[in-house]
Amino acid sequence: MDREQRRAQILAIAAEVFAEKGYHDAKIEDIVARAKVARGTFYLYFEDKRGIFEELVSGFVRQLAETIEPIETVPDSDPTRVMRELRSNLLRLVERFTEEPAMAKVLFSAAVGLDADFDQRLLAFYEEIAELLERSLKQGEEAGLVRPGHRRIRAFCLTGIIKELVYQLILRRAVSEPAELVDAMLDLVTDGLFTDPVREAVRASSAPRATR
Amino acid sequence: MDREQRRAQILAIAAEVFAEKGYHDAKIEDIVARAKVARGTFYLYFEDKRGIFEELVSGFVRQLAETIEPIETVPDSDPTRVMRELRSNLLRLVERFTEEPAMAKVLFSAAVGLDADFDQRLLAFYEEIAELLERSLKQGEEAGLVRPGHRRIRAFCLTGIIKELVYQLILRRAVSEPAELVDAMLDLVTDGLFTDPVREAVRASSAPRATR
Amino acid sequence: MDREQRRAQILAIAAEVFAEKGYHDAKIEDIVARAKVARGTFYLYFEDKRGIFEELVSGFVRQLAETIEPIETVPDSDPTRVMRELRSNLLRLVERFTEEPAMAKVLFSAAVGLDADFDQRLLAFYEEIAELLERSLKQGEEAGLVRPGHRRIRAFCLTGIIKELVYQLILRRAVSEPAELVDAMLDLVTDGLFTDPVREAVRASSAPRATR
Amino acid sequence: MDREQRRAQILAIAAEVFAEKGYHDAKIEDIVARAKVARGTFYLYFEDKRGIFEELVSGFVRQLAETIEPIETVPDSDPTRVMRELRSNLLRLVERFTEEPAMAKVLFSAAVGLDADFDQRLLAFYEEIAELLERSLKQGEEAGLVRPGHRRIRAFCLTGIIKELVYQLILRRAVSEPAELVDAMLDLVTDGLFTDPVREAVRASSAPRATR
DNA sequence: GATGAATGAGCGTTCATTCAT
DNA sequence: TATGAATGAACGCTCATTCAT
Repeated sequence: MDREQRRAQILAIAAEVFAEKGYHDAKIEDIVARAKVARGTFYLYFEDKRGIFEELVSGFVRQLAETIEPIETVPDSDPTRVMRELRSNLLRLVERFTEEPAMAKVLFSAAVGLDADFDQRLLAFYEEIAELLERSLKQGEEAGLVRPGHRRIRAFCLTGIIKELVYQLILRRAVSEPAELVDAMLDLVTDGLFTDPVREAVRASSAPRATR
Repeated sequence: MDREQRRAQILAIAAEVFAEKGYHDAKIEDIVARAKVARGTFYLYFEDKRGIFEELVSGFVRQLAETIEPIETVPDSDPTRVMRELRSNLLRLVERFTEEPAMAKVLFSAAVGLDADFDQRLLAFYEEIAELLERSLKQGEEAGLVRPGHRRIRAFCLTGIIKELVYQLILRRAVSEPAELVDAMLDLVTDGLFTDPVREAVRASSAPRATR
Repeated sequence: MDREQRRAQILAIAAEVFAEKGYHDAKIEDIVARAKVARGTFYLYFEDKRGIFEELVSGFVRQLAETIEPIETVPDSDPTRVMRELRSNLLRLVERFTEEPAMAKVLFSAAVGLDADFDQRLLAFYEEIAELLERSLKQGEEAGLVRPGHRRIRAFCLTGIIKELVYQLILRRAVSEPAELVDAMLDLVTDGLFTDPVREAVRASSAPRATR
Repeated sequence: MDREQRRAQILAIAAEVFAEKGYHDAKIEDIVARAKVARGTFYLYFEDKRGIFEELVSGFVRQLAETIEPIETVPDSDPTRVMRELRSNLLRLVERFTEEPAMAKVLFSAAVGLDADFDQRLLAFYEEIAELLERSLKQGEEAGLVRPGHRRIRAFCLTGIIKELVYQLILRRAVSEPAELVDAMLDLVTDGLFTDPVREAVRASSAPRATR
């Protein structure tokens, strides 16, 4: 087993251990024992415990980012194509998580609240996603696909939906299939929750409040 | 300062410290130093570090639960009233978080990934919320207010939206006012993201895919 | 309840607690809780934990010492009277222990191995007993009642017998009645363990080894 | 120094420290300082403080048990041989203690009154010894070597004699040689303490008391 | 490179004792 | 005199990291 393989093996095992036990309950001892290497060997490949954890998280974050394909939304885009591409982006993203359940658990559990420093980095990561979504919403508005609205808040709403669905998909076994998840979610953000009469009523009652 | 006040003081300071540093980086020393009491005094009021943390989290969770008022949705409910009550529930909830930013941070950060045991409890808490939402969606459907759809997934989507908005509202200073947050979110779940042409197109294209 | 009564009450309770838990596992808290006084009150009556323990032990040791009545063994003493007095001394001693089982437990358990200093004091106490026994054996020899022999070692043997019998009488519930204990013990030290043929044989075989 | 040596070294030093200071006053720091290893090293070899102490005691108890060789006492045994074997058993036992004075001190001092649990174990150990002695006395009686009598009490008397002699032999430097100890003790249990006239008198006076 | 024994800083917790009321 | 809240020194134990072999 050459150097890169050994490194990758330890990395993969560390992901499992962090996923199972969380950052603090995962001991270097647990990792090396499962990898069947000596304690010292670990430090030949990784700077320290924090180092391997950051590498794990940032590597997974990079993978997630690569999963997303930009969607072109020029003014006269075909709405059907845009929706199709959006759907497949979401599907690939959700599937990325289901393919790496350990890393999903690490990202949503072990990496949260680790310390002030790490929290900042996670926040920055979600900020990037939110900004990508914001830009997409802007393009969508400009292309006449998206109803105008508070883009930043919407961006966070969408982030929240995805995070929670994946969180539930991973942490419990069940919920449902990625495709079902994505379709239900798209249904929600496409048509909203309510029936037309409700919508009418809401619109009528909020009209006097003027345009916000 | 009587017994209850002293207890409350230490509890409040512990919330701050846990919020700032996370569970593991928060040392008992930090708490007692900031409370200007001796190490031993801490243990007069709380079982141990884990104990005060659990009390903090479960107390806050209880407060949150009390914030939510049940909404009656009999078949001929007035949609306007329902929406108004929904909005004020959400508003009170979000305000509860903004009034206790430290606890919000603790709940969303420090309490996550603490250990397998605590994760289970958090999951159970979110499960309860999801079940409440599911029941509400069911009543809404039966009252003709809510479009039929996958209620469980929708419940998680809504949970995710609220969590993420509060998370962003707290962890960064910015985003915006609770009311603006709630309104933007309600706008999203009411009318959806897209313009009517897109909706039409989606409906048309997905129709042949048969009934899903 | 006047000062002396209160003091005596705490002392008695402390004896129980020390007996049940041993010196280190007995907490001041245990004592004051059972005595229904405040922590601070304890220190109004006793210097410190060590202080009350020492008082307890030395008080009991004094009681034990007072139990023993000197036996007059002038050259022509009536052996029957001497044996009767010896027996009643032993009986009173053993009964003293059974009347104060808590203090017996303290003396034989809690007070042992407490620290180098306390061990010295216990040793000194047993030394005193041994010296008393030694003097008695000397008088007994001079009065022609006791076979000549290594008096110091014999003194320790006798001490050991008494200690062990009481230890067993107290720490287990059973064994038997004080009188039975004392009689069996007196039987042993009077006639020895073995039958006459054995004694003859031993004497015969050890004779060539010269006078010991 | 290989693993077993290091372990043995720490064990031996711990015995010394426990012997000198007692269980509670012996700090892990004392042990590691004297062994010239780091605090952590201690925990590589032993579970915890209680663990090393129990290992020490149970190891020594096992050694003691192995010291004793069974004595065959068939009906026509040669009394001289039996006494010789008894004497050498006792001598080996006493020498075992003198060879390991630290462990003797631990067994008789530090291990006593440690807590309710440990006390039970010590009691069980002495119970075993008493049972061995009881069985021996029974065989001795059946072989016509031992005068009939209360075997259980006698067993405890003998245990007490041995304990006290060793206790005194170890805790003070003095007393005397193992051989002298054993011989004086055997002399006592063989012929008893008293001269023949006393024995006669006792027998005469207690006769009317009838058979007990 | 690989090993695993050794290190030691660090932390949660206990509890005898004090002292303001 | 009595109280009991407050104190803080002390200690057992953990575990990430180092380093001699």
